[in-house]
Amino acid sequence: MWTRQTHIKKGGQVELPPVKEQISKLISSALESLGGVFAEGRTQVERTRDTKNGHFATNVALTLAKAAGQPPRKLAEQIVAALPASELVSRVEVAGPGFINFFVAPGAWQALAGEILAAGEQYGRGNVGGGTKVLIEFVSANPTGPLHVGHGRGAAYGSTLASVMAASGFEVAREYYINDAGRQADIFGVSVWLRYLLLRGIEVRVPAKAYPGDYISGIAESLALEHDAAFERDAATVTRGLPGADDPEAELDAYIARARELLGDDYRRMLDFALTAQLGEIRGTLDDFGVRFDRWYSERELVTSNAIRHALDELKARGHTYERDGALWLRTEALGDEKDRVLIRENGQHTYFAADVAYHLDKLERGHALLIDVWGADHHGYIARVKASIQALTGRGDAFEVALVQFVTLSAGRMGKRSGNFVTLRELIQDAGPDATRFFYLTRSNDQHLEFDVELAKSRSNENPVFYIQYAHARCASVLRQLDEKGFVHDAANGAANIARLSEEQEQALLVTLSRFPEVVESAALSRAPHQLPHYLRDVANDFHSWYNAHQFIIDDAPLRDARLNLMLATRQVLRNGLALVGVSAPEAM
RNA sequence: GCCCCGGUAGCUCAGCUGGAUAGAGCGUCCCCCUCCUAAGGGGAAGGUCGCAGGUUCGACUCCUGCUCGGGGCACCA
Repeated sequence: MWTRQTHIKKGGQVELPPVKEQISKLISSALESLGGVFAEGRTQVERTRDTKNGHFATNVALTLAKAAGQPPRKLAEQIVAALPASELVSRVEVAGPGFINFFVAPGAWQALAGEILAAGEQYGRGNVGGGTKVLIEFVSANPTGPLHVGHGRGAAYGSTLASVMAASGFEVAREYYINDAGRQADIFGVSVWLRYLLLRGIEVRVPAKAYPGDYISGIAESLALEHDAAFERDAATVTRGLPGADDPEAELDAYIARARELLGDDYRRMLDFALTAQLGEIRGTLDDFGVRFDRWYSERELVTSNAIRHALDELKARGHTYERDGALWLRTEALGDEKDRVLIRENGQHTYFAADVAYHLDKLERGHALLIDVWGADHHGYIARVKASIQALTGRGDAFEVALVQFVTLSAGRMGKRSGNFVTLRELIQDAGPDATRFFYLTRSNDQHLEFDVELAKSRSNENPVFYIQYAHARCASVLRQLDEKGFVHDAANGAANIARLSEEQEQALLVTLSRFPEVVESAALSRAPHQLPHYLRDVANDFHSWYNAHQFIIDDAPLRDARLNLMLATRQVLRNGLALVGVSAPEAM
């Protein structure tokens, strides 16, 4: 019977230190016992690429060679000789230029099946985060239009990073910052208002720079439906004395001023109606995409709660601001930015940046130790000034981190906002389904440009990689159904007792792959690289399918049958846990 | 001009923060359903890792220069 060092956790459940960690300990103790230069060696254990080089390898001998003045292979021999005896390892060899390869005994892998089943949904979770409070802000698209495919990528990335970090022991909060107080919101409101007037038969001219797109008309329609003539003003009053189209920006601003003037208190009601409608659409899309937020933080809250004033006071008190040309500036250049930035404009209005500074200060004051913002790559120039502002306010610029997500192109061509004609995230989800969409987004590294193959995502065929993984899960369910139909009952205890029967090479390979799961989750969290998960899950599915094709589960040999079913259930558990992290469903049948 | 990301198989991309013959999917070619879903499995072909230097026992990985593609350099957000 296979045994190894265990310790009991508070909850009473048995926790087995991962194989990798145990190997690391063996090496450390060998280095310690040898002493001298060996004691300086940094124990580094890696998974091998190819199992013919064992399961794990260390390069300590190579790194020590210089200091020791001896050939690495010779050092490796000495380390191997000093390794404490362990039934964990079946064989150790010195290979290549001086690697030490470890072959793990089959029993150690077999025991994993039971560990995974015992851990259930907990398998893969870890605690590198140590309870660190992290605030992940993502999407934060302006509520002035529908989400497009670029936002979808940020949504998939941010939500999965949040899941993976939460699974790694971070205390994660997810937020969406609603930019509802600036000029863009006014432009949006006026765009809706003018459409509304047109719908009511009032002949006004829509400025060239107003938001185009059918969705504006849609919101205008519901505005008309719910408020009838409440926001009507006659055409002559609306357009009297407004500048022409030769300066589109000035024209737009004039319309905004006119709308405020004519509508009075109703302006805010009209604007709120439009913003609420659009935000509702955004929430609905994200909900369908499986993306949830702990808080939707409105820019307006920063004004009403005096958070902006608070942040500005802090900055002034610390001597980081000055006035010039009638505006209030922040000295960001001294803190690594290209130039100083305006907080309060000449016209007395705060900039988007000022609000953002206040928001980030608020995040820290709420106790978050790490702030991760997920931004589109086009915002990269904005990083330095936000970091500088946080540094100026709190001296904790390092607490701020930005994950840039590169651009998305569709197989049909690039999508941009405000072009009046773009593919929305909603359309994409409807066409390809949330599972395929999420999977496509997540499989690429965030700092890689993504070419989204819509046709492939839509195809319900074996060409679509997301089905490959889901199919592996469905197969497990199918086997259990067949088992039942044939009158067999799975005896997990019997399977555990006969777990040593899992001696086929496909079973070995699958077990080794399953053992990597906690490492992958941790790595994805620490390197902010959730794309590692879909790639890993593909490996799991691949190993499972190979095994499935080579051997039968439903057989008369009960001990072997039960043992195999244990491994199959362990595989299903890893697939489930992994798919849950990436937000893709694990179907029972396909 | 300056800053950020990328250039790896025909196509789309991985490559675990410097390791041992560079991987996967799709596509191409061969083989496997009297057997738990063939949305599967096995095998083959396919590479000067953009180019040129450098760092060292070792470089796809780090540094420098160049080149090509994308993005950014507002009192807009």
